[in-house]
Amino acid sequence: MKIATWNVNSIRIRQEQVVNWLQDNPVDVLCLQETKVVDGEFPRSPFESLGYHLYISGQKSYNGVAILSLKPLLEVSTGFAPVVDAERVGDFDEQKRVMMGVVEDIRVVNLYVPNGAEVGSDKYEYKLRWLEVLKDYLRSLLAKPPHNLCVCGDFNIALEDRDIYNPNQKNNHIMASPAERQALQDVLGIGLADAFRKFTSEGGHFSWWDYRQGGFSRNRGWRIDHQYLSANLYERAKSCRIDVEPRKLAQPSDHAPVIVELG
DNA sequence: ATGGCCAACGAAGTTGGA
Repeated sequence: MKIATWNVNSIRIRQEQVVNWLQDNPVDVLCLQETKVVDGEFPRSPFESLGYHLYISGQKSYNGVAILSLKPLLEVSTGFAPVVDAERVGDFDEQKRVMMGVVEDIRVVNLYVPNGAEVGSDKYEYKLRWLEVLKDYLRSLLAKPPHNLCVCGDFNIALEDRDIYNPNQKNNHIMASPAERQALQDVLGIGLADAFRKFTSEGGHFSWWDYRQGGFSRNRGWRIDHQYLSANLYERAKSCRIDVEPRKLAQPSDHAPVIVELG
């Protein structure tokens, strides 16, 4: 089974590129982030024509997640609220950043972690609090059958220096600050491991490049899109790679898709 | 070459992204 994750930065702008990519890479499940469209205006038919079932949780202008799956998903839900206590969820579900579904014996979680703007800003504090709720959410899911979690998404965090093109002086940079890294490490501490790092240990592999200043052509990137697996799934992982090809196209997303293959 | 991104919204410039 192949499961992919891709922040497409507007599904309406990227629709054709995603369709073309799926034709070349017919993954079983594709998790999308930053769809940036209300559910009624999501371009469903091009993907349904490829045989995908669509599960979407969008909003106007910002955020928005969707899961495309060749097989129907079970137990589909959106937001933290179906899993986490209401007082803990607060207003976090107003932004559409979370959904999940079960396919075969795997629970796929699709996340768009808040960006955080600048270290110390209100949005930064929001990001850190959001990650605390995420930890509760995933811990509860791990306790539920089928117990196999594949957590995909744009995490907006580069966990280690080897995940950044130039890690110098990034200590106070958004996506690399110690508090963000610790918050994500705490999430992973419930029993999740990075699929990509099972196969690749060196630096220089990135999933996001800034549109500005020729970030991609100079490979000034960050690895912030991740697939985290529970222990049994981690053992079953056969490969995990970043496909940089779509980033080379005209009018690309600033993110590249990441694909994990599970046995 | 002296400034250099992209998308949504809405109809010009602001906001958000990362």
